[in-house]
Amino acid sequence: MTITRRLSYRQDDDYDSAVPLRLNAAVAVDLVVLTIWQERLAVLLVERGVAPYRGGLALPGGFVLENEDLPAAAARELAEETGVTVDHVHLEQLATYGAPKRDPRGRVVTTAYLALAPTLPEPVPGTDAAAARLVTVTDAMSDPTRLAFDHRQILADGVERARDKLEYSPLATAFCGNEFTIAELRRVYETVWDTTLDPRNFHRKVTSTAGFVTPTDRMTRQGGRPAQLFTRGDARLLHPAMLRPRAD
Amino acid sequence: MTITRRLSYRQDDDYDSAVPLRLNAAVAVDLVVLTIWQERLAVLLVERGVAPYRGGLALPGGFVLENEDLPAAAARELAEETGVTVDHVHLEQLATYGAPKRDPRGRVVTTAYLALAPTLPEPVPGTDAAAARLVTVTDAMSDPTRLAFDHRQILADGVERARDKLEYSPLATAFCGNEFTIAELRRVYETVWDTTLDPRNFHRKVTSTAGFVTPTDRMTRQGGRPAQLFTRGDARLLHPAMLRPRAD
DNA sequence: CCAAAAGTGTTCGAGATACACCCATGC
DNA sequence: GCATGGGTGTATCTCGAACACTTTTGG
Repeated sequence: MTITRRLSYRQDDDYDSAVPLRLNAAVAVDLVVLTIWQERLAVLLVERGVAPYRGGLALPGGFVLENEDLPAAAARELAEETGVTVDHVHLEQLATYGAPKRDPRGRVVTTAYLALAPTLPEPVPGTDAAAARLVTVTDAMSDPTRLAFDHRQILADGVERARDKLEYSPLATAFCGNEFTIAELRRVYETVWDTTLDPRNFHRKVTSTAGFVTPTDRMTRQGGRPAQLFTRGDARLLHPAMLRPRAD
Repeated sequence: MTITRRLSYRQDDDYDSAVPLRLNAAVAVDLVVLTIWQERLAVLLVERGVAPYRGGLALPGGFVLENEDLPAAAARELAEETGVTVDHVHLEQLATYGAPKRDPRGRVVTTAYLALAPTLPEPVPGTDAAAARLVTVTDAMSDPTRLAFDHRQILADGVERARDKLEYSPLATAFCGNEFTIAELRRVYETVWDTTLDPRNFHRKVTSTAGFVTPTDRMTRQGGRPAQLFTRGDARLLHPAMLRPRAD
């Protein structure tokens, strides 16, 4: 199925006389997959094997298929690049980028998705995931030319979104495994926000915020005193929010 | 310029063998223009003169042009539909919708933009704006079939975004004129949130939150005691936030 | 018994809430 | 002088910030 020149749309039929101007573009999805790696916030990147930006790093992504919805395309790319199914990963739409020259080969409109994942499984050789690797966000952002296309901007937007969402949503648990301790959860906040938090106040706040985490009767067994294990709660919004320390 | 079958993209050159599946779609922008009208939250809608959904209501919007960026397309549509230039209106990207069957005529991917405007000027006859009219959000959402395409969902997303943003950003001022009183600003919050707020506490909170509003030395002259006029401040985020009353 | 990590109690201050009154104009 | 709408003061409570000690395991 293709869109014909005669396709009309809403009120603006007056555009029919200027049809050559109407945009028909390739549609892609790109993924900002964030995870905690080596105690740092890291992003999944692929090394480009072909021009343009050959040898450079890029966000994983690809074209949307006919008869495929955008969220489905994002989930498919995620599975292809990481081998991880959507069930274990938080996936949400981030933003859409469509500047005319953002891809030197032609007009491509891309919708970026933000994924937050626990530590990822090792790349599987022979799959797309083999080309993928983790890079700390600091490294990825250090050089303005490190990332291909406008992916530096997309990554910046994704990181900012993630930082904001930790405040008012229970999304930090998406970085943890199925069961986690309060201290692990705290280290997620500290890593993503790049601050330190008071362990005492953090513990009280998390356990007293309804629906954030659910206690289990299991405990950890390593190091010092055993810690209680928790699972994700059912809240979608935190009341009260976990306020991020602000530089005043 | 068109995207050829041979166009390659990142790692997934393996798709070249499956090129017929790759999506090439029309790209559109749609606008959720919210304003305060008759003491209610209202949205700008256009009546469709052509099939499909002929006679139904739809969000204003149209196709992106070749060599046009998405924000530029949104600004252009806004000017065409309302006669208002972007300077006086807050405009931000909302989300992108690309379900295969969302437009019965073919594959159209649309990026929705959210606009918050002070009371709009009267529609200008002979322009696109003549077809536009304001409808309260309550009315627009009342009947699931009232809006064409997936515009009911887009509107719902836009209203939710606006409600959230009033909490932690100074965006409520976008609904006011250049100069406004604290009481006017309070009525914006009350209208968008559909609650009532304590005038005393509201006044103190707004005037003590740094960068929210800037006092002028002008006053209103009507009715009772003259009220001081304010202009928008320069803050982009509110500290502390204006917390919305929650139903517990 | 000592190291390592987890969990708890208390105080203090800022901000949210609730409520009653005085102020400045038009008529 | 009264109706209309604007602005201020004060008490109380909840929540976030700061801070020191006890608990439970492994070796």
